[in-house]
Amino acid sequence: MTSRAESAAATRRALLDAAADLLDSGGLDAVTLRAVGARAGVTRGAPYRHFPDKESLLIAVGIQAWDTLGDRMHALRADPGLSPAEKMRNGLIALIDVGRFQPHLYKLMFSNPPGDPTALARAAQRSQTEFLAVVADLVGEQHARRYAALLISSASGIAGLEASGQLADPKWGGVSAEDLTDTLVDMIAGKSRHA
Amino acid sequence: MTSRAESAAATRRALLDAAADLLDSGGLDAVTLRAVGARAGVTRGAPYRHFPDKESLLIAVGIQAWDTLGDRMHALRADPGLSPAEKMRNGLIALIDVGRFQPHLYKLMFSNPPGDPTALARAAQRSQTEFLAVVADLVGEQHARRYAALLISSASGIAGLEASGQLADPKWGGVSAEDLTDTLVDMIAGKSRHA
DNA sequence: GCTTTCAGATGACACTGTCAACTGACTCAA
DNA sequence: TTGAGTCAGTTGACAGTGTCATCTGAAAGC
Repeated sequence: MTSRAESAAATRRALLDAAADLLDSGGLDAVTLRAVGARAGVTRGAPYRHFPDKESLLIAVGIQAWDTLGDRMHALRADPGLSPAEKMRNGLIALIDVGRFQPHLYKLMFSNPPGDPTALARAAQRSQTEFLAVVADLVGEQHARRYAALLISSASGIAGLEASGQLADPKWGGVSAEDLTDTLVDMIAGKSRHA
Repeated sequence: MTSRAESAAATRRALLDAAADLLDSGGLDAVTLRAVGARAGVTRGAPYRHFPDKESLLIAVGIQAWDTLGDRMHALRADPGLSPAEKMRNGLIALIDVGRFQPHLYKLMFSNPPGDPTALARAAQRSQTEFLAVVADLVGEQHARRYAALLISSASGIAGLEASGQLADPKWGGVSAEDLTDTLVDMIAGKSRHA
């Protein structure tokens, strides 16, 4: 019934899921090959049949996360019930929510692994291209690149500051990640009206 | 000549410097207590006389970096030859430059260690308060908190995206970290003229 | 001068990522 | 059907790691 290739693919998926679970619940330190193997129902050596080393496994987890976010961005862009500005805002909040609810995964997504530094950047492509299209709908092709890059940078920074606890400092007057996002979106959406 | 307390303080400083050097040159993986000790001229157990564990040593390195940046922000604010907008821009670039030239240290500064999550946030206080004052000079007390938080978030995000190599992607049209910073500063400085 | 204190050295331990060798079930041509 | 070949997974081993208990010796204080 289950061929060898199928069961191997299932193990690979189980390893990825186990690594993602451990990362979410216990941070990067909790992701040991032994723990990943145990949770996936195999032993410590098994991951080496699917990934050259631990780093590659982690990168694969990050790629999976970018793909998931890409799907959400695609669905968001296609949603007929939302205005361009709403799509833009929701896209940014979607990114911030990853940082909010899966902070360790979020860090992994923006990490720069020594082995293949471009693998994660490639995986982020689809997600960012979808968002770029949303921004272009609002501000036009000409300024879209610059504004989209700025928006994604800012959103990732907002998420980072929130994750490190620095945004909660009283000197910011209790401002939330949503407040900052809205401020930014308003500035850019307002700018587009002037053009 | 050198009392026991003095030599202990010198060792502590040597350990911090060694850890910072190793972090810069070889990343977090290169910072082992044995390597830090060797570079500081002591053995692997010595750090435990100055820091409860490895994580505390790393946090101390991060705190030192925030203090250095705080000094630079202070000097920047006091510089009479710069306009408020220039001070704001230079402050953001100073933060981005840390991410650019010391990416591993930069990540450490925004990390959220399991042990004492607030230690780094406290260390970031002075740096951010100085910057907040610069922003207040430009946009007024009322909106300063929100804009300062947004600017710092965005700058840290820009640095993060640049460090992960994602900003270099051709889809952004070759935009640089400085371009994004200037765009942001212009939007907020322009906004202040409307008020 | 004697005791106390404490920075640093050292031995040991559990745990990690990684590799070489091994096992056994699946695959597929003859 | 049978045989060799493939390959996912196991196991033993090893070097390197953070950490602790213990020891040492010199400075500090009475």
